[in-house]
Amino acid sequence: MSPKTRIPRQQRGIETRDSILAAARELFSAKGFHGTNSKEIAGRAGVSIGSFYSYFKNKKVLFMEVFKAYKQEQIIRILREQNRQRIETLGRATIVRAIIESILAAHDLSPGFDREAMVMCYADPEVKEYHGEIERQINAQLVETLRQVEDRLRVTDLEAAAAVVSNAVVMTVHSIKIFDAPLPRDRLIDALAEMIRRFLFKDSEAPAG
Amino acid sequence: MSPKTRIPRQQRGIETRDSILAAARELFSAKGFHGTNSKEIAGRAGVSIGSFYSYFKNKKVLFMEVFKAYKQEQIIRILREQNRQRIETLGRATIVRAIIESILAAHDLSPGFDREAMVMCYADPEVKEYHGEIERQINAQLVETLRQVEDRLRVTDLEAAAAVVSNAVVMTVHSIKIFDAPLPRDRLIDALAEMIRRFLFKDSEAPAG
Amino acid sequence: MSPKTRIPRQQRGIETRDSILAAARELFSAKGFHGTNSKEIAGRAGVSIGSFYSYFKNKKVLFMEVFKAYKQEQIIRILREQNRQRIETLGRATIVRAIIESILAAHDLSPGFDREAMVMCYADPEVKEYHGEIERQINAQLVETLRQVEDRLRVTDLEAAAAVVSNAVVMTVHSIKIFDAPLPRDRLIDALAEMIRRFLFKDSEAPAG
Amino acid sequence: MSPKTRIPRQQRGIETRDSILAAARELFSAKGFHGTNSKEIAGRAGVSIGSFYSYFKNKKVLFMEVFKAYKQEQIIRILREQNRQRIETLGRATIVRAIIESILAAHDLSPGFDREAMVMCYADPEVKEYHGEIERQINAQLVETLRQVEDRLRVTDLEAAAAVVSNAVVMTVHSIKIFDAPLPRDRLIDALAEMIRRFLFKDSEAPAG
DNA sequence: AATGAATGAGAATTCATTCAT
DNA sequence: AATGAATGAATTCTCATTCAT
Repeated sequence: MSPKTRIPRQQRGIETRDSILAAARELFSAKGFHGTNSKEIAGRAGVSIGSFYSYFKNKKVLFMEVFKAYKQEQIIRILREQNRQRIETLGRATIVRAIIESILAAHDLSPGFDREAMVMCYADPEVKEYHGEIERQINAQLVETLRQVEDRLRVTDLEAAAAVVSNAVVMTVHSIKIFDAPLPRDRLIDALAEMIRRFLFKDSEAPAG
Repeated sequence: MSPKTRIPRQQRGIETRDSILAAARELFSAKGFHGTNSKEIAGRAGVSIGSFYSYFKNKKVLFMEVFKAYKQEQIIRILREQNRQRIETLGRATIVRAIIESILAAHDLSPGFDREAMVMCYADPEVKEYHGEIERQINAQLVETLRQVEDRLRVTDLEAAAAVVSNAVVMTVHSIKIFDAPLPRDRLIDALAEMIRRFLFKDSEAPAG
Repeated sequence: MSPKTRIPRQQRGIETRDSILAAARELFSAKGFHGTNSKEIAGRAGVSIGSFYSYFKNKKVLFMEVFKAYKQEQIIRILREQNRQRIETLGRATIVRAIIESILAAHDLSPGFDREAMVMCYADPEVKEYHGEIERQINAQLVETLRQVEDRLRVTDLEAAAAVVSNAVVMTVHSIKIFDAPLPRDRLIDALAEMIRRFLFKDSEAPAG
Repeated sequence: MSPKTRIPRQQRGIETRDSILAAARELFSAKGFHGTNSKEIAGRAGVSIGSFYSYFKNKKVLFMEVFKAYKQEQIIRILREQNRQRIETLGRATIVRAIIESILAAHDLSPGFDREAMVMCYADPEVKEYHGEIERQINAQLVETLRQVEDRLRVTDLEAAAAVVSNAVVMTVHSIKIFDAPLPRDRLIDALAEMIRRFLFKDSEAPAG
């Protein structure tokens, strides 16, 4: 049972496939999924449409691949940022900053694609589904992070806390990066950080840095 | 120079126009902007495409109208909810609940269209622009609300606070209504409320209801 | 529930639809179903492809319409020929000739389309199905015709007789009209007529004309 | 000037070529000429498309080869069946049965391909041409057979008789095997046999088996 | 004013065939 | 000789929009 789409066995094939993925990501970022057609993607990848369709069943499947790769890169960034330092040695504010920064960093990966990723999350059930899985992983990681400093926390429902914190961060990041928030970025991030800190941590802690 | 699209002055014309708007809203909600075509809208509105195009320059313009009307309904709901009671007479928790409820109510208006509204916010600059204006109004209103209890607040940058609070609420509402959050709604709302309360208010207040 | 394809309400629409049907029949006759594309059909009908697809869901559906109309014309011709005279007043040979001629006439309607009709009968289940229904009607009519002279017949299983007679005629007609039989038409028709006469009728009859 | 397509001289090459022919026959049978693509054929034959095209100039040429081989097998079967016994020793009914059986047997070879063979006979001039040649051979053989019992025959134009008899048989076989005739096979075959017997043979003969 | 017929650019996709490795 | 990557013309079909009646 041979697959309908080609699985490259030769170096050349792998390169072609990758160039399509790269071209697609650029174009989806710039012009959106609906604003980009397959001919254009093939053209920018320096490839014929024939090749396009021998590597990807259709534009949607290609999008899913780009999307998944993007989400994987995002999650890697987030995990890397959150695991950079021994969390339990850090002060509250630093921990909160680290959480925010990790998400900020993930959204700096490719702001254009990030925007289109959201479009598709809201528009397409399959994309939404995958997005949900990633969210769950990110939240699980955040729960893990919080558990390491559990004795300093005031919140008890760590899962719910992780979820609302991450919602707050993500939406604020989008408001800054995508929606041109009318307030300066720093005021928003400061407010965000303060909100999260007060929510999560007990007050007793010495005003750490 | 007469305008290209008709401005109905008679009762009949206004009804036709409204039926198109209603049909469009239903279809955009169910199938999205790209998934709905003008013939379908006209058909559901019980109108010929000829008429359709004499009332609306094109599909995008129609969407904008539907979108604007929707956002106006949303903002009315939010303001109404937040002004229902004399805010300064309420306890902290009640105020926070009122804020959350007002936004929840706004998103209950039409969950389907709400979803598509987000799609278009992320996808289309013009929609994004209008969305931004509404956000600003909502945040201004929230600032106003907060100012009424300013002496009980711990936050000082009310504008930034309003922005992050509203981000947190909106994203959490979406995670519940649109993204099928894996946690039960109540745990999320409780966590959200607690986060907002601790962020905004001084601790000293008696544990009010 | 509006149908997907347009049902013409205006005179113009009916003319357009008919011109597409006519163009399709010509082109299918000349170049076959697979050898003709929708653009070509639209072009010959003097119509845009847009119109083409608003009247016919796709090429296959159009073919079916042309095919059905053609088969109806055929069956009308066959019935008309067989009912032209009071059958019981005719001699054996005349009856047989009338049967053969009726089928010959039906295949003279449009030899090109007749050929393509056979292609599709063998190739496509839906076409085969409809073909089968028509065959059944033709055979039923032949049975009816035979029953009018039943006392002069030697065959008893009229249905089977009608079927094999009509098979013999049809294939011989095809061998003449489509397959360029190496023998002159008259020798084939004479042999065919003799075969049918001897099969169906008792010998006792005076050598009628 | 070497031929464009390879003529295999080694065992390996011959096997490859045969496997392509076999795969093509199966696929053409199941999905038709137009419904089968070259990649699929190559795939089923366990061969690269590169190889495919080094053995066969194109898909049509491959079809012709499969078709010719099929027709050869058919003709062999027919001849073998008709020559199985010394014809002049048989009774009329047996002879007729033998003729019918020989053609039935030929169409049992591969009903699926038989169908597609007819499609292409009607659709393609080159196929039609070859089909005609085979028909002529079959009819010549039938004439030969009949000549062996010429004194018992009533027909004089043996060539025309052979042609119409074979037409009757073939179409009836198709109506049974391909077109799902509404009558049971046996009634059709009985009627067919009777028709042919009465046509060909003098009545005087003793009711032989 | 209303209707719905007509348009045609443009999008997705397929597949026979070639050719570099 | 064999492979399978690459090609791109060709085809089907959609849909926003215009315009004659």
